[in-house]
Amino acid sequence: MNRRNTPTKEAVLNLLMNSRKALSQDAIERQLDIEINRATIYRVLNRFCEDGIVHKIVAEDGKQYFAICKKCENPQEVIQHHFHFRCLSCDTIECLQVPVECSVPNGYEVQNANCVLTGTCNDCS
Amino acid sequence: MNRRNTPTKEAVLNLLMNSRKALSQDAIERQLDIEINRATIYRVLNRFCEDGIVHKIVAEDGKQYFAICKKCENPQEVIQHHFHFRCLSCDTIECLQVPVECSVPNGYEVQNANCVLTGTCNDCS
DNA sequence: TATTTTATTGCGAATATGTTGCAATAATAC
DNA sequence: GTATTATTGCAACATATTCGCAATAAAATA
Repeated sequence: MNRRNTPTKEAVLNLLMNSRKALSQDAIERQLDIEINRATIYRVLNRFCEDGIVHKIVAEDGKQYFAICKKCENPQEVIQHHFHFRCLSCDTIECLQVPVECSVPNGYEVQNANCVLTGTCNDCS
Repeated sequence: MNRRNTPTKEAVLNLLMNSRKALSQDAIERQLDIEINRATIYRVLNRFCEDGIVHKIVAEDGKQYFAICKKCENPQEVIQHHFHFRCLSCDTIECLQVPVECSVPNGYEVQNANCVLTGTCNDCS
């Protein structure tokens, strides 16, 4: 299944790359200049996830948020699981440069992590 | 708004107390002997959350799961934010006795944490 | 005990998020 | 330029959660 370049993919990717935040489907739809169908946005985002370009966070509100994968100060570094911060005041989600280090009990095997802290961010405090 | 004791509340609370896992609304509905309306279960659970008897976890599947608050070896100890583990094999969520310790950047204030690790639990590995 | 107050419940409908099938479109390979 | 098939838009679907409202039933009161 070869990928094709389309205006849609490009627009979504640009938006994510220029955003300091993780974005939900509806935020993306709102912020885009061009009009893109809801289902298409989800499909584009899920494809980005499959390709490892983007990662998905599920917040306390049960919604999916998407963020570009390499945004740390050290872009070469392989992205590992990190904490996310959701500001209740400005209602945004961002990646923290804090890796999730958690010792699980014996016999447990961690494949993925979805960690979101909620509160007030620096801009809003 | 005073609380009243009802068979419904009691049944849900007993179920949660006897369960080693965090339960979703539909799991609760399935496991209950008596029949309770969906909306009612949600309302009971949300009231428990308000009262601090139960805490809510939102998993990667976007669903809400509920667990009794004091289940650690040290029941007197005030419950702090802890990790949860979701086993993809047996599809259950449980509280880990691992506190979430995360140093957030200056100016950030953490009010809540929703941390779920996914993978294979001890029973299934 | 009988009556009143109002928290709780059940029902149906509404809302929201995310996915899927299908036909039409368009990017890429030839 | 033509063929192949990934991508898109649309509508419909699935599921989770909430809400309004009338009926019920705990708890308080007389």
